Amino acid sequence: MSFTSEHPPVYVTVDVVVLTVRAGSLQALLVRRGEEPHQGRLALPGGFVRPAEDLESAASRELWEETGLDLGPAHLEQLGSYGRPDRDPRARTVSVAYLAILPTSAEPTPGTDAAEALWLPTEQVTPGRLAFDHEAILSDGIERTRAKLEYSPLATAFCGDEFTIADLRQVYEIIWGRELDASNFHRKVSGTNGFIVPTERTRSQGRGRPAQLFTRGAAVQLHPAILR
Amino acid sequence: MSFTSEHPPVYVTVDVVVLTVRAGSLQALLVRRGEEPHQGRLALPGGFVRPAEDLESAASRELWEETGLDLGPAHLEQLGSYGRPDRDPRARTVSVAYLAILPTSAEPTPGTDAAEALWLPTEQVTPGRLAFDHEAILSDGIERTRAKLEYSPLATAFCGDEFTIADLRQVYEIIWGRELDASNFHRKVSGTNGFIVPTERTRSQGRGRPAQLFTRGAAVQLHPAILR
DNA sequence: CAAATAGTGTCTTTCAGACAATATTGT
DNA sequence: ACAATATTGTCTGAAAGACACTATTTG
Repeated sequence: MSFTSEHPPVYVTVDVVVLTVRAGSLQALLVRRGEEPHQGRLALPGGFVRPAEDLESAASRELWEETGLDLGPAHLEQLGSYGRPDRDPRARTVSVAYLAILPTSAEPTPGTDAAEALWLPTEQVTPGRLAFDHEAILSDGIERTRAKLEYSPLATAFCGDEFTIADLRQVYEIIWGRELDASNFHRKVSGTNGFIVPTERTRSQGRGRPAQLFTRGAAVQLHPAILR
Repeated sequence: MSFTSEHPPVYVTVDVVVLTVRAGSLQALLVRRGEEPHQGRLALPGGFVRPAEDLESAASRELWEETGLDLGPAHLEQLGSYGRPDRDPRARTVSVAYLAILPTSAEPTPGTDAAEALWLPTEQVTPGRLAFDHEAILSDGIERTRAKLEYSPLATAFCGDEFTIADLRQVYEIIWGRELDASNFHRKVSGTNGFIVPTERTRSQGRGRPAQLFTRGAAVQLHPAILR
């Protein structure tokens, strides 16, 4: 390959699908666009990759700049790249999309590049509501999340540092959109090596027996998996 | 986001990890580079994305131009993007990598951009033998393939249109690097709905009972999975 | 005590793995 | 007949799903 005028350069951006579980629904972090095209529409946080910057660093930086949210040790993985020639009317752009998971407590604050930053329940993302091809990117992020709950400990990334098995079950129920048997879920989760680590502490939900608190285990893959 | 000189453009390429099973090993399709940098080293087939071209089309086109292999209906999926700022000494490049699977019969012929095109057993890909970061990309492609054999019918993409259960088992054994019990494999594969479809025909391996021939089924996910 | 939530036990079915047994071919 | 490969059957253990039951708290 050669770098000649035969090969015009391309604008490369990163966009981040940030998901959390709150108020009983799966919610996505979105910003309101302050510029054309799609001014006033909602979009995924994201922006241009800088010359000497890694893709993952760019995703983390743009998220912080636009929403004030610091990923820190939170889950961040590459989702895929989106490069349909007509995806941006201004120029040829390729967007490298990332998927991030945050616990319920994270609160965005609008940044410099965006007029507004908010959590929106994913079921309220209707066709045409998001700018560019961000609806497809978000869908892919949600589908990836659904699949990874089965064989990875990703669900713990939606919880705080300490969580109950009921907290974890609610994450699965909301993301998979169906109820799970509490007793079978308890047995499976506590029997999967390295998934969760018991602490000495408990948490009371008001009435009812207090639940034991757990922290994330070291496992990267779940054996056996928590099948959908 | 805005298109100003603050956002220098980037060169976007596609690289393709093409895998096949032949001569008892998992082999990758590689081309010998005719130009600097890394002249004479082996590399993944790939090249620049054209202005009005989809990423997937670019992958398919570059593969054909450099190796003469036509993917046609063969398996092709996006693997991920690689954009470390120092991955190409000439300029900032981001490569969108694809994973393709071909049956044993495919034979490459060197194309215009490459001096040579060949199948190389993946165990012969030693550190430093490939150009750029292609070794990491290849590793990711192999790991993706290993994982997808479990829950998708990807293994059939390594076989011809008609194949025996022993053919399919050999694909699993070679890619996973361990032997599988032939009788249990037979029961699982033929019991997984939509994985393989029996034909009326059989094939004889010389001595021994002839094996029934099958074609690919319509399933996209395997239920139950063929666990590693 | 009643209600509510957490957690355990039991039973049935499905499936994986080990391995025996049968089927069908070439030599 | 014998060797080789394909295919089916049998047994055991792990794990899933349904659901009864026990445990521990608040009102």
